[in-house]
Amino acid sequence: MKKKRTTIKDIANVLNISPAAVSKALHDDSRISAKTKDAVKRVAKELNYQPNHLASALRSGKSNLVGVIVPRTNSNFFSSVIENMEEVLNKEGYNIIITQSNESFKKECDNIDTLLFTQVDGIIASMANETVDLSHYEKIKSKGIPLILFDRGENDLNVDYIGIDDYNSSHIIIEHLISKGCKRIAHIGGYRRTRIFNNRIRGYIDAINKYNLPNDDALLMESNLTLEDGRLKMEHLLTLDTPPDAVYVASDYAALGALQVLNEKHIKVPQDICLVGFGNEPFTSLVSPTITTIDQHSEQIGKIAAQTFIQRINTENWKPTLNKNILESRLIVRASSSK
Amino acid sequence: MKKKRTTIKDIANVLNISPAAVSKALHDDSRISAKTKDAVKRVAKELNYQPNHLASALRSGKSNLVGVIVPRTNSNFFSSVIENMEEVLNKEGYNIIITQSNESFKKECDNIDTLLFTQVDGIIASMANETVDLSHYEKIKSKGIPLILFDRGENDLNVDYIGIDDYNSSHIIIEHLISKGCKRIAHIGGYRRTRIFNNRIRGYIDAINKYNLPNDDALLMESNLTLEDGRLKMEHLLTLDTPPDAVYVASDYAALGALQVLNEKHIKVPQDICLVGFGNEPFTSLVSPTITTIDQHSEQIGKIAAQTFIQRINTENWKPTLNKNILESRLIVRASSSK
DNA sequence: TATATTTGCTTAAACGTTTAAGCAAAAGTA
DNA sequence: TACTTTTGCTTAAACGTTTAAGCAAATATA
Repeated sequence: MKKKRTTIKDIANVLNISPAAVSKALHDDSRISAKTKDAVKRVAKELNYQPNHLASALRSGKSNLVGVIVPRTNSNFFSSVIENMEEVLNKEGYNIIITQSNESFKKECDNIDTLLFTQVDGIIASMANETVDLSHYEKIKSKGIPLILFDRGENDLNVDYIGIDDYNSSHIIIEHLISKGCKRIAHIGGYRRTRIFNNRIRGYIDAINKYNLPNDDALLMESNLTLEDGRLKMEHLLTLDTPPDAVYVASDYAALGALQVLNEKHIKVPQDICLVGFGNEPFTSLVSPTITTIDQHSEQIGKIAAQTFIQRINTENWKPTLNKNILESRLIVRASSSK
Repeated sequence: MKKKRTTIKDIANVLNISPAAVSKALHDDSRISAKTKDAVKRVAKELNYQPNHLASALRSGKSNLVGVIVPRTNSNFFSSVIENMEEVLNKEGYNIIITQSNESFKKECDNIDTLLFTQVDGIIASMANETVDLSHYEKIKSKGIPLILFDRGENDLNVDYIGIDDYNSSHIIIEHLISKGCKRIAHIGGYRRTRIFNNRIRGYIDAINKYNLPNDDALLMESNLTLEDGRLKMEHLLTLDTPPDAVYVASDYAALGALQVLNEKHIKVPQDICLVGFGNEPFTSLVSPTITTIDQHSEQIGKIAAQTFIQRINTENWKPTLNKNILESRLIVRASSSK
């Protein structure tokens, strides 16, 4: 009475051949005749045969699962990266398991344990803000499975990395603001311990110096880049004796917070203060005024990350090594900096 | 030279007992002495034993994986539902595989195939807009694994469902608008073929009639509820001979589109036209004016969906049956309807 | 004391594949 | 013709668990 699923053996019995032959036929092994292959495939279809993924994974040592770790899925950047990764990986026969760290170090460690436990064939990750200790990532490497980082990476891990040129993005932004006549440009940046944010800060400082703009300590602030903290940092900037005439914020969310404060205080954007965000989240084109921002090429990042994984998994005796894939970022000029 | 992972056999060899005893000790079988259990657990830790998930899944027929299908992850509602689902399921030893349908029927079918192929122990899903044919969902049921639907469900499938009371939500909204003095209330709704949107439409119509408001066909429109279509439908409403003095939109995204049009045409919200959205997406409190909307209890929906799955999986010989779990929705009044 | 029950393990098969090794028949080569 | 090679399969082991069945020793019961 119990529903038994069709196995390779059932097909073998019908055709009076061995299960091994069936397996090979289904995999188009060159040592199986075309006639047998056709017969096997016909019967497989007739019996509605569905391969048991677990069995083949166990035997072959491959799960065809790729683990993905992102800070959160509800940002458009990460969800777009994932979507594009998925497309490439599905085509190659891989499925993905998405996990979220919520920017928490502990959750990230748990996620890695979970993914390793699930026997994923590799992990593609973007690190949590909190993460400083890298030992859990080393654990992945020591398992011998590919580890690919994107956006939030870390040189010390010596693995593949895909991201945009954060340092140069700051230059592009500063140059844009200067072209609009801005003379006192503030930066609400992320935490320096996170490499990408440190790069944006370095780029900001170097560009400021390059063009002989005031390099005032009060104009550079570290933030967790949430909307709320964007508000607080903007409010603080407005209390300065000489407030900035432009603010470059390292995340669209914090930029939105800053914009809210400016709107509430009836400070005109861009006339009084120009505002630039980072990330090209959809809402940047929805709010008023629309926010100038940097596009991070989420589609490309997702695709390249997936392709890199495929390459690594298909290379015998691959030894991880630092391999940075840096994309040019693109400035999207909108109302908040168009005066 | 090749890195071999520790197996149950290695532990057995160290302690000179059988692998079976080790397996039972690790599972706290009552027929294993406390002494042996302690020894096994000690050695397991020493050798850094990591259970092979695939092997146990193959043998026991359980993968401890739950498949999740959502239209997209980058809406706050779905990502919050998932987060809460995950919390409950992880505690019970389950991991989740998240897939996105992008509102596409074909992608949804593919996702189901993928999940079944991966041998998930159950599927928790919210249906794509396009989905009308239910045969692929029937496929899940015929596998005998639990299927739980949330938000976007379908009575005809006769399975567990968790969602809010869409019909009543419309009543709450209409009553709120009437209390603000609105007399001509339009509804930009979803497609009637999707149950939840049909319920919102029915609720709208019944409430309108109940309070003797104008039941004008031109005031009720079906939409795919994207931001762009929200814009189009709003523009159309403004061309009417007597435009509405309030618009209830069945999705926050479309409501935002409508708001953009109103702002661009300098029509005052809420003074000239009141606006109400649906879903409590974060941006509704970020835009200007902030948008009145309905909170869908994403946390509860996620938790209950997960708990329902756990219940089903733990009940022997469970036969799926229609079981609706309807939560009260909550109106969040903001500026767009506060005159 | 004799018998029944419980405890604590072992043995061996099973889950559904893949794959190395092997072998007979067919085809190719000298 | 006698050999080598290729073709098309089969056999059997393996992947790392779980679990039903079984058995001896320890303990409980009468």
